[in-house]
Amino acid sequence: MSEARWDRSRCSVAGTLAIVGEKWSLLVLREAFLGVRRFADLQRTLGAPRAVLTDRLATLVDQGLLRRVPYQAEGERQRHEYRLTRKGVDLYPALVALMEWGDRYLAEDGVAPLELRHRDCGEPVHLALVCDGGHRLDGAREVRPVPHPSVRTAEA
Amino acid sequence: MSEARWDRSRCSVAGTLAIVGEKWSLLVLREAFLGVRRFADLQRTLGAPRAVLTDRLATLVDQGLLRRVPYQAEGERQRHEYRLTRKGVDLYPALVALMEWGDRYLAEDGVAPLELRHRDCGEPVHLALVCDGGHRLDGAREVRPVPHPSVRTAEA
DNA sequence: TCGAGTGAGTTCGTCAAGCGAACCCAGCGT
DNA sequence: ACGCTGGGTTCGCTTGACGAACTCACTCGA
Repeated sequence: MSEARWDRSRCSVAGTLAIVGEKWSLLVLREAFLGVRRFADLQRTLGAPRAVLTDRLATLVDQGLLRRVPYQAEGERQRHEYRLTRKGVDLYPALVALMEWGDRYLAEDGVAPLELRHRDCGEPVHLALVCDGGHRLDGAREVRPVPHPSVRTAEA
Repeated sequence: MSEARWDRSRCSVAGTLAIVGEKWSLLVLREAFLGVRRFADLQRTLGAPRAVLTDRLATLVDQGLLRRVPYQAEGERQRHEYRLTRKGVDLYPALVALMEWGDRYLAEDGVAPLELRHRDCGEPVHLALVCDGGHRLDGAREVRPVPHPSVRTAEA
């Protein structure tokens, strides 16, 4: 259990969840990755309450995962759309990971509702754990977590 | 926007979040990956309210991500500990993804609090997007999402 | 110029979920 | 018999999610 002794308070998982862990946040990002950018479209595809959606968009914007970009459809007044920033795009692997798990364990007929393909070669895409030594790992068992020295807590 | 037209109701991301998206669930799993198995240890390292923790553990158990295993420390009565099942272990990439994002954007001094190393070769481990053609992708832009035919919605 | 329509957002009342503290209960050692 | 301890429940309170109704800014057609 010694491996468990490190400071959780600055854990990156917790930190990330503090930003995108509220209800709907990750689903908003999913839609963003699918190209949905307008409030009304988000509201319709997600079915989230308007007030919640407003709030989630606001926090995603001021956390820098989305940015509001003005646009003007013809015959309409100027509005804003929400676009992924680099910071937002970088959450893609997390969404893919959640999706792959769902595909494996939740898909009804073993058929994934949405498939990801390499834009260049058309082959299916998935996540892999790799190391700098060039090995491809098979799962969590092959990983050893190492707390950074500066954040080890004192042993009891 | 055509790419956005598919049935969200069976989206794997949403499905997965329905299981592990509540507060604390993913953090419980993080602890599990670090080897924490007992209720009291979870409660202490997480700081979650007991009632919530009880509830999260119960749902994780009956969703099959954890299993209760009886154990008996000497001089104590028999108790249960919570261990990851295969289904639970398979969520590892999702946690790693969240962690990597947090390491990149949240780490104070650019120093990740916890490092993952390959147990065999000791090299740092990370997630990568790869395709069956053997290419390593650089991010979401190189991916094309393809709704499975059976779940396309009718065009409006 | 007026009035209806629409996208985006706020407000409101209700209901569910998270919270800390207190309480409970089984089985162990003394 | 008693108290301790790990795991869990109960309780009141606060926070958050919810859907419906309301607002506001702007465009269009009349």
